[in-house]
Amino acid sequence: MTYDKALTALSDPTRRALFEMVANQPNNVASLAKQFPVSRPAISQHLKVLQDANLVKAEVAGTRRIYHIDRAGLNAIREYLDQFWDDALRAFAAEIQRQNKSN
Amino acid sequence: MTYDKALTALSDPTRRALFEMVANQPNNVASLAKQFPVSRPAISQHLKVLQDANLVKAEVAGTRRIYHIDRAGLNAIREYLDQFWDDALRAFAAEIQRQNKSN
DNA sequence: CTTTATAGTAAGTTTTAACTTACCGTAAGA
DNA sequence: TCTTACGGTAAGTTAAAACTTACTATAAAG
Repeated sequence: MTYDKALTALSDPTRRALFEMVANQPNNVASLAKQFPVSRPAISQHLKVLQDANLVKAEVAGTRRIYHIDRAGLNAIREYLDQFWDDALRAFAAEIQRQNKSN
Repeated sequence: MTYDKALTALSDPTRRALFEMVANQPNNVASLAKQFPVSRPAISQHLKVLQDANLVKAEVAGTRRIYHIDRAGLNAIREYLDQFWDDALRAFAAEIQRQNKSN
C-alpha cells in the first residue's frame, strides 16, 4: 500500500546502508550514527523516513531506541513489483485501459 | 547489480507513472508526454533514467522510439529485497560480521 | 537532585534532482 | 529538397531533499 514511501526511502544511499545495517543487526541510533560520516540528527531523520515507510521499527529500551527491520515495507514493494511480472495481469490492465479510452 | 539505480528511478512519482504506462503498453515519447503535465524533454530525461536502470528499453522505429518494459531492472530490485527475507542468510551475514569484529 | 547519555524536533543552509527553454540531428512526407 | 515530426542534449532555474547546529525532553546513574 505504501510502496511509494518504501521506494523513496530506499532510493537514498545513506538510508539504504542504514536499512541494511539494521536488518543485519538491530541497533540504537548513536551506535548507528558512529558508522556514518553524517551527524546523529541526520541519522534520526533517515530512520524516521524508514519507519514511516514501514521498513524499520523502533523498540524503546530506557533512553535508547533499538531499531530493527520491519518487513511490511519490503512486502509492499514486492507486491508492487510483482504486478509487472505477471504477463496476464498486465495484458488485462492494458485491455481495461483500452476499453476506457473508447468511451 | 544495478538495484540502486532501479530504486532511485522508481522513487520519483512521474517516473513511476511513466514506467507503469510503458509496462502496460509500449509507446513513443511524444505520446507519453501528452499524458503528463510536464514538458517532453522532461519525459525524455525520465526515460533516460529508467533506461540506465534497465527498467525500460527503446526500440527505434524511424524517427520514433518505442519504449517498452525491461525486466532486468525489476529483477535486480527483487534480488536485492530477497536477501532481507531470508532469515538464515541474514543471520549468517550477522555472524560473519561479528567474527570480523573480533579480529 | 544534579549530571550524563540518549534521541527526537526545529530552523536554516547546502546540495541534488526535476524542470524549463533553446538548440541540434535525423528520418519521413509533400 | 525543403518542410515537418520526432526526440535527444545543454544550460540555466526552481523546487525538494539531505544536512547542519541549536534546542528540548526523558531516562538512568552518581
